[in-house]
Amino acid sequence: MANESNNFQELISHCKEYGYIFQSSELYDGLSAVYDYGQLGAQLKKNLRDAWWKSMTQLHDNIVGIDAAIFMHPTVWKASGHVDNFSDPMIDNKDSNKRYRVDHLIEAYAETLDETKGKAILAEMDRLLAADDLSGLKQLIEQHQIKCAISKTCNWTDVRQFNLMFSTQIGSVAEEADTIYLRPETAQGIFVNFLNVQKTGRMKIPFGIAQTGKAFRNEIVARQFIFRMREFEQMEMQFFVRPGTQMEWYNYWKETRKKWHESIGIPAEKLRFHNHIKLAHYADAALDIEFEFPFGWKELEGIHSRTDFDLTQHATYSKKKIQYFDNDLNEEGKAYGNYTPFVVETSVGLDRLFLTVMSLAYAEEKWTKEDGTEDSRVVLRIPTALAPTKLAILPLLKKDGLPEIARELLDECKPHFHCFYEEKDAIGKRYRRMDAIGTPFCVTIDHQTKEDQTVTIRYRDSMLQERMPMSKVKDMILEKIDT
RNA sequence: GCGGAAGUAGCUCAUUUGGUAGAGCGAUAGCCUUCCAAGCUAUAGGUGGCCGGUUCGAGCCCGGUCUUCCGCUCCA
Repeated sequence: MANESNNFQELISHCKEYGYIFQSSELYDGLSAVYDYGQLGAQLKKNLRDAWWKSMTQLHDNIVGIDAAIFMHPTVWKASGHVDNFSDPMIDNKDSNKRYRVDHLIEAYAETLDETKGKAILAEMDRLLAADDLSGLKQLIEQHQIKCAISKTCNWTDVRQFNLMFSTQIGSVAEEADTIYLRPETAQGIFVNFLNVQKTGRMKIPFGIAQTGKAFRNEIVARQFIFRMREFEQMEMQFFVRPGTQMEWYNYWKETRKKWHESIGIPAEKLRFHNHIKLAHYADAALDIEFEFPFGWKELEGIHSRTDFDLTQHATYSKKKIQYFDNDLNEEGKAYGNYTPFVVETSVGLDRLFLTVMSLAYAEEKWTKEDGTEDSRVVLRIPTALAPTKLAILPLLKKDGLPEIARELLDECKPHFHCFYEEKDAIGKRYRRMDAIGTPFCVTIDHQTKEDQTVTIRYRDSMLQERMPMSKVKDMILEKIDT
């Protein structure tokens, strides 16, 4: 375990050293739990996003993609339950270090009292909560000597308000401005556009709406590199189904999504399902697809059966009808008619997927060369289809016309995939640099190229090399990317 | 948030009663090189995370703060 932690440390260092991930605002000592993607990280992230987008929208003819705004009407978050469930006064017991939601703590205490006294204290709590009187809540707890269940002491911190949604103002005059939130999940942008997409796209149930984009959560503790960040990117698909069929689709997407992760190169044994026992307020079934990260099994993607909770809530709050008329015939030969669709959600963290790919790819290798000396390298075995740079073009020498030939190959290939050109330093050094950033193919141009138009291609994973006609390089790589 | 550890050049580190910072690798420019990093020359990079205190003098001692990692906690 200690060893694995060390590897994780090295992966983090490697990400920074080779331009994959930088800490946000590092120049100013950084901003906690916020990260920037560098020149290679941005490309890898885009490749992952593109792969997901293609698998969802292009390969499913009943799924379409949208791109909703990050800002949404404040009532959206009341309807979704985020305003109520995402901002709670909390209190910590200093002896047990256990944190409680203040209302849960007081309610539990009230239950131990007789009815009159219990109601009185709950009424007082409600009054204080409504008034946002945090110090009053603490007084109430101390006054009644409410104790921590673990430490049995009354040694409490101050009551603090934890709001997991970031807020800001819309409108340029601060006093008149409305508070709006940065979305804590992308899903609501899909729900509020359900009718727009269904009608304009003439979508028939079952169908899905996919979206990628940033979401924001003011996490109390956000750690483990890019695993839990305050600003992160989700790739979500909400699948709308006929009520009663949700478990069938839940199981379908559970399997489909796990297979997709395997298809991009994640070994099956590194993935597992984890069923939720305690369900969120909106769900009737939920599970995580977990990946074995260097720091343990953790959620990579969530599959949730969200029932009709969200659409019903938005119908209530907006006072608009959000229903679907289903012309398909049921067993009795009648149309299913009007109903509020049920929703099965697949939601994967793009940053977590990025970390998954990087942690699988990172390897430190040592071997003994033919002459008996030790050699080593650090290599990112990123699957070819995902690698930020596909091909490095390396003239063996920077003279004798070799760079000119190399440039010809570069010009031929660069419209099709990302290439890197380098003529400095010994060839072995250049190979090592390409290994470190995960470039799957290197091509060198030497004097023989001038005679027979062949080049040496060197493979990242095997370190083997072979000669091939320069004219076939582009198509060979295109073929490898496609598979 | 609590507890622990850490922060010196891009990276890895050194500077051992406090006396105004060095090395290797890397980078850049050039030379040399016909296939797996470490041949030669030159150059550039640090207000020692930041702020303050003690001191004649602080990278080193003290306080605060920021950031990161680990363990708890949290993660609808």
